[in-house]
Amino acid sequence: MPELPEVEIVRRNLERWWQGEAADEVWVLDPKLLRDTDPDALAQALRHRCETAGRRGKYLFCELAGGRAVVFHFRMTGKIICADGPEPDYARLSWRVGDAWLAFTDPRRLGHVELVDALADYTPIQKMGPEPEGLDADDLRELLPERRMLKTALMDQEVIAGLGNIAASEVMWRLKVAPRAKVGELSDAQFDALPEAIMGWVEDTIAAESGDEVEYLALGRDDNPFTVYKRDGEPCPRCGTAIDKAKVGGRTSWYCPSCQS
DNA sequence: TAGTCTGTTAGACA
DNA sequence: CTGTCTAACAGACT
Repeated sequence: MPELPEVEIVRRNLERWWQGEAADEVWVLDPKLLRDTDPDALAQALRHRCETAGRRGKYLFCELAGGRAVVFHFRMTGKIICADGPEPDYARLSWRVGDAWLAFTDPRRLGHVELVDALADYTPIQKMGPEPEGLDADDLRELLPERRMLKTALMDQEVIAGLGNIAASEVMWRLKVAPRAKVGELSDAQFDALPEAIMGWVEDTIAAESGDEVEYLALGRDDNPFTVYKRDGEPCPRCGTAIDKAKVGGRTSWYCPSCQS
C-alpha cells in the first residue's frame, strides 16, 4: 500500500473507522514491527481516543488523546484494513474499535509502527521535502537538482514527499520524458507541465483506488489502474508503440520508447 | 529454481 | 560534498 495516494486512502479510511474513538482491545501480534516502542506502552496508548489521522509523505500518523502519536510506515506491503476479527491474513497489530477490528497487515514485515511523544520532533518527517500539493513549476525548478536523473530526484523523499517507483514511471510518461533523462534536460514546457503531471497522477490514483470499505477490502483485486507501470508489451495509449521497461536508478521503469524520447 | 516486487538505508565507489 | 549502485531487510508470487 505504499505511495502517497495509497497512504492517503488509508488515512481517510482511518478517519471513518477510528477518529473520535479509542481502541477497546489491542493485540500486538508481531512485536518485531515496533520501532523503539514497548508493546505494552503501544497497547496502552491505542486505548486513548484518536483525535486526528494525518499523513506526511508515505508516513501515516494518528494523534492520540493525551498528546502522543502513533506513526505507521507501510514500506512495500503493509496496509491497515478493517476486518471481522483480530487475525486477518498477515495481521501484525490489531485493535478493536466498537464492533470493528482494525489491523496493520504486512506479509513481508518490512513496515513499522512507532509510538512518538511529539510528532514535531520525529526526524524522518523533519527531513522530508515538501508535499507535492501546491508546488508550482518554479518551486520544482528549485527543488530538483539539475545534475540528477529526474527519476531518482522525484523518488527522493528529501526532495519531494510521497512519490515512489510507480509515480516515477507514470509522471514521466505524462511528461513525455525519457526514463534516464536528467533534470537539466527538461524543456521549459516540460517543467511547466510537471506540477500537473504529478498532481494529476496523485488525484487519478486516489480516485481509481478509493472505494467504500467493502471494495477497499476486496481480496485478490489485482487489476492494474496505471498507464505504463507493469504494462510492458502493451500498446502506449498515446501512440500505440509497445511499452518497454528498463532498470533505472536500481528499479524498473516502464515507458513508451516512441513518445518518451 | 531464479527473478521480481509499491520502500528505506548503509556503505562502496566515482 | 554529490550522486549512483548494491545489498539487506523478509516473504510471496510467477
